[in-house]
Amino acid sequence: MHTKSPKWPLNDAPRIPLDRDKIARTALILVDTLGIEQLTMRRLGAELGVEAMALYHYFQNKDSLLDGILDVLLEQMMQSLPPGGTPLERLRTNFLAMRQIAIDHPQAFVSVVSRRFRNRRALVFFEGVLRLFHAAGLNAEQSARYYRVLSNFTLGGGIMEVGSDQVAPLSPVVGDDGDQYPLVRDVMPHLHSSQADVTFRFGLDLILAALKSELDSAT
Amino acid sequence: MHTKSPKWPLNDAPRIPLDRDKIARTALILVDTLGIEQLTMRRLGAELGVEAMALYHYFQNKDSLLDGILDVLLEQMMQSLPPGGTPLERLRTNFLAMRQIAIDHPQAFVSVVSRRFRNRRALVFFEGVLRLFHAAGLNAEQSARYYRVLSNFTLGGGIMEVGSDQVAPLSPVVGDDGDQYPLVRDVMPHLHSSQADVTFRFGLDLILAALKSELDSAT
DNA sequence: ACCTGAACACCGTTCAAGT
DNA sequence: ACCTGAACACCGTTCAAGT
Repeated sequence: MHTKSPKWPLNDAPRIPLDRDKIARTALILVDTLGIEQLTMRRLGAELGVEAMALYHYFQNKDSLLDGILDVLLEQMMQSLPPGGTPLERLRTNFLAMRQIAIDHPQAFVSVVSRRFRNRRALVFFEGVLRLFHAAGLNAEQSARYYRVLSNFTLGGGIMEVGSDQVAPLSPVVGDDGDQYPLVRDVMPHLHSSQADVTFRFGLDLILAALKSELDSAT
Repeated sequence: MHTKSPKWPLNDAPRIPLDRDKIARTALILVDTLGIEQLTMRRLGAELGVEAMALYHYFQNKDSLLDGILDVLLEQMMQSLPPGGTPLERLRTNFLAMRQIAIDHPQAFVSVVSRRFRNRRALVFFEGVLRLFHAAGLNAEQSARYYRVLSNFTLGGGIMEVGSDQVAPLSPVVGDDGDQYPLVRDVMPHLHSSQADVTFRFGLDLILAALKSELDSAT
């Protein structure tokens, strides 16, 4: 059966009409595969089989397209959340899911996650997390405090150590410096990305333990 | 006394010959005042009273200019470190200084700090911090772990909450949503930037306390 | 050695125009 | 409503040329 198709985009996806979600998802793929600096309106348009200018019917400008990518990441994260568990367990799961997004989309994570959360989905996510703090027994002030500590740690970790293979300042300048930095040399093996996830869980549980002990001491 | 000066740059600084440091410092000012997207080679050149192409004698490309900005920030941070104190106190001071850079240069911090530390100054800083861990009694594995947790938290906090006035997802979408997000509403007052620094210190001390108790339990 | 001018291959975005 | 073509005002970067 030979389909009589007029114009096909460059990729092999069938030509379905554009929409914000489709555009944002394609943009995410582009960022993940080629890096943020390769995401241009023209290239994204080409990928979708359309001129760059067509995208401006769906997004006001490139900046709001980036917000769209953030939205896709948030959706993906919330869909990955399993149900069940105590509030503290679910909190842990929430931030592990955030971490997983960083692992799955290192390029996009770095370039998109430092934007302000300004859309409805972010609000829903935020309210959901706060419900867990509330269910765990924290008041508003405590919730704000631990939300910040946890998200700063999680997002910071995602930005700093995922993708880019390490803080690792050794190799590029080691040539002339030799053994001037013995402690750096000794610590380097423990900073391999293979250990990053263990460290993340360590830090996460450290913070959650503090939260728990703050709750217990208040009883 | 009327100085006979041939060509002056746009700003009022006297015309001294260029060098990497001068260029990077001017770039930092540009980023701080106008934002990273306004830092262009052409504009930076103009600010220095020179054509954009002249900058390529000092920096290979724009990317290495950004590394130069990071270098300036690192230098500033290290100069601000007071001497004295126990290893743990000095560790605290170190990360507070990092935090202070985020506060002093919010724009630059966000756009520059997620780069890999690849120069000598970063190595010196890193070795210095590791010396503190070592002096406190941590082994290489522990040092790596706590270095990561502390720097992820510090850098994450700097990126997420400094400058941009908050995670604050409420106002932009509150119009149609009204009271659908009661917990967000209650928590918002506690997320004002005025509280950010208190929260940072809270998290920092939380992590340092865990470090201390790990040390004590090993005795 | 240090800087310039012209040029190349791009950008994001606008606008009027097409269907 | 959805998309295109041409145009505007920019980019980073190269290269040969000036001093």
